[in-house]
Amino acid sequence: MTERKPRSDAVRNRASLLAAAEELFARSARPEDVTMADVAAAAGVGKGSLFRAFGDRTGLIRALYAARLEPVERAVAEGPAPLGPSAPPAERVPAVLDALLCFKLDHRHLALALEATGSDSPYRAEHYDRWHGLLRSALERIPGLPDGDFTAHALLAAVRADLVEHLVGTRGMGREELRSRLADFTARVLG
Amino acid sequence: MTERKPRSDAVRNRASLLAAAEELFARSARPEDVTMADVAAAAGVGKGSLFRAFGDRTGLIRALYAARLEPVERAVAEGPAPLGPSAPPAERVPAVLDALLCFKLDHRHLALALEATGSDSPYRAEHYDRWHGLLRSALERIPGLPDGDFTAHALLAAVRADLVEHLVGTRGMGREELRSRLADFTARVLG
DNA sequence: GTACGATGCGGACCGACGGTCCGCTTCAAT
DNA sequence: ATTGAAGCGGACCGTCGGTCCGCATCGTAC
Repeated sequence: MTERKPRSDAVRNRASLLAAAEELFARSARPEDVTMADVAAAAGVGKGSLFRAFGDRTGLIRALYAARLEPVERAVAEGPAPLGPSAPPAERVPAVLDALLCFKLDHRHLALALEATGSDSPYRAEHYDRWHGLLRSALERIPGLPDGDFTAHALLAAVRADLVEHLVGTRGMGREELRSRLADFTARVLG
Repeated sequence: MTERKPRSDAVRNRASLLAAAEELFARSARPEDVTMADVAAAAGVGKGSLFRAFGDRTGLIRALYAARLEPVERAVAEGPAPLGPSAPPAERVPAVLDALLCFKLDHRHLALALEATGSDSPYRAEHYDRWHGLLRSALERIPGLPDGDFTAHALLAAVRADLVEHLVGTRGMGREELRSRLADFTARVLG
């Protein structure tokens, strides 16, 4: 079909760009003052190649984010309990939320960069629908819990990147403390 | 002290600018494609006056938002139950959340514009701390509810403007339906 | 009504940024 | 070695938020 072997310098540049971008986002406090020109320069590559490789700013950040998120997604899709599909819903829901929270804690800058892209709300990202669908169906398998749809949205809202950043960054809440607060909250929602 | 009577044309322009801005934000689907020049032009005023009156884009949007939010804040601060301070906490919390949800429903564009200002997360807005403090102290007055702090954050996250926009705009959820879902969720959190 | 100083007006202007364009280089298939 | 295309890079463009400053307008004192 439309299969074309990519050129060697192209793949090398793509890798350099991803590495440079991650580095820069991790350093800078606010993601929006990492410019595309910065990324290209840090990777030792022209701006043209950057845009050719990723389309636009959103494409770059999405690629980075997806790469880092992939392990979590695999663990949820085919890993062992309590994250994997074999876990009973009442255990899986808190486990998934905790995993998501930990991911945001470990990759605050990326998650913030993704949400700060402007122009597309987090709810347009294809990831979001996956997480929401997963949580919804799990919640609906728990007896006595009506309204899995909105509950899933509300629970996901509790682990949004900017909230996490606010709690951990601006105020001094520690990682484990936040995890346990979220666990308490989730437990209360599950009844 | 440093009290200066403002000039009449200045107050007139300020009013025109606020009206024009509200109009434009209400019309446009995405707030970020209402430019400052657009606002100035629609108000029949120079860009210089716009920036002189509000400082910068964020200042304009904040002024608009604050003006529209003020009735809700007054109702909460000094109104009758269930919104006002005389209401018992277990009734006041859901009432406040419902009022906030209704506000976001009525002023989606403004709330979205405020959150989309980039550069400052919603958690830096001075409003947020007020709402959070109010909810927290109310929650802590309800016996058997530990952790009012995080709970308040999580509940507020459930009424964030972009989530509301996603539910009502992108998907077709109706106003009353959303209100009742939120009420259910809040009730479950309160136990 | 006139004169005058301060307040505010307005739009040309600026710097930065995301994104494009196109002549040139480099790759890899033959 | 040849060759055509895939990819490179950085000059360039349009737009936008924000500034600047000469000039008009307002309120006040007389």
